[in-house]
Parts: sequence; C-alpha cells; structure tokens
Amino acid sequence: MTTISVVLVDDHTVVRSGLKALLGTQADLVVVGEASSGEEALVAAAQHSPGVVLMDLAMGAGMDGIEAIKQLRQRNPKQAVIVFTTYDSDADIVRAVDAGAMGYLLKDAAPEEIFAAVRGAVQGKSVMSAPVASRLFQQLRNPDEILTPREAELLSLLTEGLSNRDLGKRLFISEATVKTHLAHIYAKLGVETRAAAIATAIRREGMR
Amino acid sequence: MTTISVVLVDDHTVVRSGLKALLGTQADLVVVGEASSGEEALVAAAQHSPGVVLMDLAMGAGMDGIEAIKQLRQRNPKQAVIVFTTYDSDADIVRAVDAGAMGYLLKDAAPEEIFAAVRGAVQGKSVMSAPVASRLFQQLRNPDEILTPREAELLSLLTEGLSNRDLGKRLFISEATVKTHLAHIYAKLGVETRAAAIATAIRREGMR
DNA sequence: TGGTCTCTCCACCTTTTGGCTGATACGGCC
DNA sequence: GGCCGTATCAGCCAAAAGGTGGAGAGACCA
Repeated sequence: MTTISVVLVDDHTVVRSGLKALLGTQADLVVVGEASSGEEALVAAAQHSPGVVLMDLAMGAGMDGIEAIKQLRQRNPKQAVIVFTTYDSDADIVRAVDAGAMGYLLKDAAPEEIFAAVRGAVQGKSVMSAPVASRLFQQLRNPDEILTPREAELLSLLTEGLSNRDLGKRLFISEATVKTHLAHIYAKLGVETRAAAIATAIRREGMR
Repeated sequence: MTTISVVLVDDHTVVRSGLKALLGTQADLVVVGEASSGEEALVAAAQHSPGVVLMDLAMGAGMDGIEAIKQLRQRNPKQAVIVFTTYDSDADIVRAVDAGAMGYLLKDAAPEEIFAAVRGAVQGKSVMSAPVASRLFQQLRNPDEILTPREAELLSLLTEGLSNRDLGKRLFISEATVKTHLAHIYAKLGVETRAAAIATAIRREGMR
C-alpha cells in the first residue's frame, strides 16, 4: 500500500480541519500541508510536493482557485488537483477542467466519494460528483452555449450593471464591438434582452 | 464552569466534523448531536435539548434553515440558535433575525469569534460577524431602501428579464405606471439602470 | 491554401428605456 | 380637514439598447 500525501487549500478553517479529520480516518491518506489562498497553495505544494491537492475555487482574497490550478499544473504536471467546492456552476467547471483539474467534487459529497477521488486522481482517473458530471455533459452536448473567452468576460461585466459605453471603456473596445459581442451572447444564452442575459448569467453561473 | 451542549446542523459532512473538532478544543463546549437537514435538526434538538443550535441556512433538501429556526424557537424558546452560513445576504439576515436567531456567523469567522458567539448566546447576548452587523445597520439606517409591496413585486418580475410592456401586462397596469415604479425602485436601490437593479436584486436578495 | 473561429469595427434604423413634470385617487393618521 | 404614502396614468424628449448586414485581421487547422 502506498501512502498518498495531500495538501488542502480552502480559506475556511473549519472546512480544512473537517477534511483533515475525514482523510485522517483512511490509513493510506495523509494531509501534509494546508493553505488558505492561492499563493499559499503554491508554496505548500512546492514545499511538500503532495500527490494530490484538494482545492476550493472560491478564495477570499488574492489569487483565485483557477489561477492557482494553472500554476500548479505548470510547475508540476504530475501533481493532481481536485476541485472541492460548494457550487457546480457551468463556468467554474469548464474553467477548472481547462486549467487542468483532475476531479471536481462538491462539498456535500459522501466521504467515500472523496476518498475515491483522491485515490483515483493519483492514478490519472478523474472523478466528479454526479451533478457536475451531468453539467459537463450538457455543455458538451450544447456547444452553441459555450461563450468565447471574450464573451464570457463581457458577460461578467454585464452582470455588474454596466452600460455598453462603460463596457467598451473597460475592455478598450468600441461600443460597436460591445454590441456585436452582446448580440452573440444573447443568441448563445437564448435570450433577447440584456436584462434576461444578466438574470440568466447570475442564476446559472452562481455569480455573486 | 458550566458545560454548554451544542447541536450542529449543516448538510455538509466536512463542515460538521470541522466544527466538531474546533468546538472540541474548548473544555466548556460539547457537541451532543448533529443533523443534516431542518427535520433532523428538530429531532436532534428535542432529543438532546442543547443550550445552543449552530445552524447553516442552506440545506440541500427538505425544510430550510429559516423554517427550522422558527420551529425550534417555538418549541423551546430557551434554546439559542446561531446561524452559521457562508453568505451575508440582506434578506437572509433579516429573515433569520425575524425567525429568532441569536447570532449570525459567517463560515470564515475566526475560531474565537465562534466560541464567543456560542458562549454569548446562552447568556442571551447576540453576536454577529462584522460584515453581517454592518449590513443590518445599513438596513436600519436606510429605511428609504425598503420597497413598497408593489415595487418589490415589480422588481421580482424585473429579474426575470421582462420588458416594461410585459411588466405592465403581467401586473395589469399601464407601461407608464411601470416606468414610475421603476424610477422609484432605482432611486431606492441607488442604481441608474435596470441592468444594475437586476444585478443588485439578485445578488442582495439571494434570488435564484 | 482554403476554411473556420474569434475579435474587432462601421452604418442605419427601430424599439426600449430613463428623466422630467404633472395629474388623480384612495387610505391612514394626527 | 389637511398631510403623507401608495398606486395609478400621461406626454415629451434624449439616451441607450437591439436588429440587420457587412467587413477586415489574425490564429489555427486540415
């Protein structure tokens, strides 16, 4: 039996200690480090070079989870990263997978599911919670709905209530281009107004 | 020294075990029961009659936290309930306080803050995380921001992406009246466009 | 090399929204 | 009886948003 070393990344103390206690019940899993931000995660991973990094995407301040995953994967591709978060938003899942995450667990996952994901990750298997898998499946089935990076960027600003003019200023593009992007976004989201787009975006992507 | 018994209610296993471990470090605090839903919380509270119930508002299925608080308070007014959740939405805070919560902690609260809240709650003191307190304060200080029933109704429909014309049809009023209401809503929310109003409404009221 | 995708921009036109001023009516409240 | 808050409606005008159709540049890929 080989021992699997794990680094936990979450800005909530109670979540970390809970996970640590949970993983501690398994003889082959050992938590070798903890971090509460993306930056700390990079340091901890470099220091302990764990087999698996369990990471929350939402971090209070500093580098976010997605960026941390990218950097971790870049520095050590053999290290597996599993996302461990509360929400199963479409955008997060796609971004996390793009960034190189090996698994995607929701925080209400059963203990066995978590253990299986950690063990599977070191063998190159990717494990994800059922709701996550079904969302990913939908994304693949409906490629129309996938926004380009630029469109996603625009949509994100849109949910802050900006006008076309302001969007243009913020993104250093003309108002005409903003309108073009918006028209594409509306088509992909299946809505007709910016209001509906905002409502859809906030509700479905778990933006807050 | 008197021992304070606590029941934990949260649908996330790791959060419960984390909290349990955390509270276990204090000699005067003991976790006597756990529950993962509103219904279970009522059973656990009846069975163990704890001094304090620490409860997450968001429960995956069944009775939600607010309803559970109401019922707990009704059955045993001496029992203190502390909300322990991830978000500080205005609506949740007000509803929780209305339901009879003694405290309102965010999950990223420092351990000392959590201990203090539990100890304070049994003495009738209410403790809340700083961001929560400031939000409550704002609510009280800005009564202007309270929408009339009709305005709230309109805002709710607005978040579905309806146009002024559609809003009028849906509420059996003229478009002119819709515009009047909207102008009032914008003023109260401190925004200038319908887009910003929608974003504000969805984010702050936790509509989804 | 040709096709496709993405991002950028433009002009023209219609519809929608928002700002402003004003009005009527109903119900509490002091 | 006046005052205030709420809900209803109107017209006018400027600004913003949305629809249509087109186009060029750069990246990537077969």
